[in-house]
Amino acid sequence: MPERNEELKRAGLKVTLPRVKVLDILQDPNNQHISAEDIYKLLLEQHDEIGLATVYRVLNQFDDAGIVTRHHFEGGKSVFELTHKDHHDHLVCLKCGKVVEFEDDVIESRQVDIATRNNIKLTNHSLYLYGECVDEIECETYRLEHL
Amino acid sequence: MPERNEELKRAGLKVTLPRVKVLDILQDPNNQHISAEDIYKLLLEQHDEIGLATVYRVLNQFDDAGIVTRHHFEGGKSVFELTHKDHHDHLVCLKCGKVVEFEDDVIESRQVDIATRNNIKLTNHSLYLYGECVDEIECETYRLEHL
DNA sequence: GACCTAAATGATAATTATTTTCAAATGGAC
DNA sequence: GTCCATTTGAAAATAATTATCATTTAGGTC
Ligand SMILES: [Mn+2]
Ligand SMILES: [Mn+2]
Ligand SMILES: [Zn+2]
Ligand SMILES: [Zn+2]
Repeated sequence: MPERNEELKRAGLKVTLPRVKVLDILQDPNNQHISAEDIYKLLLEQHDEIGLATVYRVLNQFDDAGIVTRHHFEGGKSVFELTHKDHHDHLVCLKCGKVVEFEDDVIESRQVDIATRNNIKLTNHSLYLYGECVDEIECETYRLEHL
Repeated sequence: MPERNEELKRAGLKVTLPRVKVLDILQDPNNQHISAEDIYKLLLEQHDEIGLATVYRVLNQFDDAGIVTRHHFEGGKSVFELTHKDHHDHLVCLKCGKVVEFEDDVIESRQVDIATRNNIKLTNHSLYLYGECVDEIECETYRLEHL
């Protein structure tokens, strides 16, 4: 009955406890752009004893089904986010880890032009901007609050 | 005396056989965007018995010194290229592995704007475009010729 | 050129992120 | 409830990269 169970069924996946729990974690706005390891830790904290291998497996299945999108931020593990939003790219502060989502139609359309001009059909792209918060206090505050 | 030795000295690195050989391989236009493993294989082929760990070490030193730039193309190991060109980004065919370099001033300046607007000072970015060659024959030919 | 020492190397072990294996558990169709 | 294909957990395997450490070497000094 819950919407999330429907989503699993639509993807041809049985409604199992690990899949439901992982999906719940991903749906929490607190957990945008979260790694498999961090999902695993949250599960332990809430006493859902789900194996790390299962977390990875479930995330890969979600990725295949288009339920989540995988990102490779600089120098780390993969992070995942639900695919329910419009396409967007990411701006990351390398000091505090803050992630800002953005969308830029001009950049998007130029990418297509560049590919076309080179006789390649664009299928996807990855764009990550890295920097440092201008407001150092805000940066440090954010860093401390997020592990 | 050779220019490449000067480059090593400028970087504060002793002129050693592994560093010279790796630099030579990187300077070969045939080897743009090459992985540590592939450099290691080329060294073996030309009977320079240099350890893989040393190749990685040397590449990291070159990276620190700004001699090479490291890239993380989708789904693979890191690849390296000499840093002597202007800044550019990459368009990759996922079928044949062809890499096209491009530069787009509009995209570049928009990136800065986006960061600024979000109160972050942009330090670097990574932009990779992925697609498939429109000309399938050319794509297949390229694929076969490159391993 | 021989000598010296800090720096560099190679072999191997260690690490990190992720995937595979496989026996045991379970979701859901009947 | 029964049954079986699917899923799971634990542990081993893999892949890329880094760390360790005994041995070698680059390059300054005499
Ligand atoms: Mn996002
Ligand atoms: Mn390049
Ligand atoms: Zn910050
Ligand atoms: Zn191609």
